[in-house]
Amino acid sequence: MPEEPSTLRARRRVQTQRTIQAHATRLFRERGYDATTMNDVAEAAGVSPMTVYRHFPTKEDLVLSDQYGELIAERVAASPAGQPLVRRIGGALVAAAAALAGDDAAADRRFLLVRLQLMIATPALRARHLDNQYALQQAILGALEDGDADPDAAFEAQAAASACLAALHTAMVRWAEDDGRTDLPGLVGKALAAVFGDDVAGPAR
Amino acid sequence: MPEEPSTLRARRRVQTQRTIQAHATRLFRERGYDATTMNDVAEAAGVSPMTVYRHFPTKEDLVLSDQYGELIAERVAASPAGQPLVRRIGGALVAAAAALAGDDAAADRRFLLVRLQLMIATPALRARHLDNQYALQQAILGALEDGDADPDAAFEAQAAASACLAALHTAMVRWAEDDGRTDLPGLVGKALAAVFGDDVAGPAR
DNA sequence: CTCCCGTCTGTTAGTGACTACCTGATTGGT
DNA sequence: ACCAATCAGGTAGTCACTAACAGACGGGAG
Repeated sequence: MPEEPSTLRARRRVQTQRTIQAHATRLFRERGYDATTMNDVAEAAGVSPMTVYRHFPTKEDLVLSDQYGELIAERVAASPAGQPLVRRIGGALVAAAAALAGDDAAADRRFLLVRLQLMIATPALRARHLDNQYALQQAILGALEDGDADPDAAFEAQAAASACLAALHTAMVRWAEDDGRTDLPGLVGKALAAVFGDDVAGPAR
Repeated sequence: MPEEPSTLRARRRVQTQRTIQAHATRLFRERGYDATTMNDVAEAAGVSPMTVYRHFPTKEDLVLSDQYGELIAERVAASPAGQPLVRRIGGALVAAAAALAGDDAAADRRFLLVRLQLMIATPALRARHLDNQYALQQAILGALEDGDADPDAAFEAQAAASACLAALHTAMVRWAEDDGRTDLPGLVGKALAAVFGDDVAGPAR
């Protein structure tokens, strides 16, 4: 829940961003991503093409968003250091998914669903989305704060984190294919269980 | 080891492809990927820009290649159907890596190394490489030939395959960061073991 | 209230990846 | 030797994206 800054300028800024993104996703769904030009988006949003580029540096950024990466990294950092890595990371992923499950997050959930479906269907978006997941993986590893210089442990942490995010991705794809009807935290837990065994998500705390 | 077709035309075609790709990777390493234009590549290879586009539809294709995907899918399909999925897929990945370990594959190995390092360092290439891995994941799932319509089993297979490929990716990144000094099949096995436990790569057969 | 600074927006002119379409040249089989 | 298919090159265009400049507006200082 990002609190809206009270200054008029910042509010208008957020407003135009939302307007542009809303028109963009609508046009992408109606005509297809590749068939929609940045000029189309600008015209539909009632701004100049340059304004679109100022708020979204690339066309792909109109669909992608990393708003949950920070949240996940924080939860990983806050998890108890004694637990196995896959549980620390997996728990954070399930918790982040659960944050989307409430009724008050319905709008965010629907918007994420539309964007996910675009990402899956459009090769360029899919590729950049996967790269974002990779960046999230690095952020998670940074949040673990493993200052130890053991390269073997670092390698295993990389492998564990990448597998956790692969499970998350599998769950999100399935969720999008189901049009969001299935419970997302449950899907994430099931994917993690399918990879690591049923004991990972485990009983809470 | 693709046998070269004996017709003169096909041989020259392969030759120009190799020339273009070699000059491209060299320029990309020397000046950077983004700082090298397609015209630069064409000029260095002694052909017209149009010819470059005929052989490599996008700039990224000058670096990427899916030559091992088919091999991996075949090995998965040939693996015994009774074994657990992660062993079937993981075994195929280790075997594919082992095919690169021989002395006769040294040139292929070095070339793959250079391209991998470019992929890791260049965001656009990294994204498309990850998308290729995702395509490979779908190919592997197709090779499993699980005709059963159980959606739960399909979901678990997706999760398992994605985690296997995440481990492969982790191993390849590490291998590239080590400048290819480490044994690639060993790294793949270690990454799989870190994700699934030490019993997966397990004793041969 | 006014002035000034920083931010937001728009315009223009570019670069570079990529496509569509057409024109010759070369090769492989008849 | 001929014909058809394939391959190289040229031209002109679209589109994503950038750089540089100029005007408009909100927000704080006096």
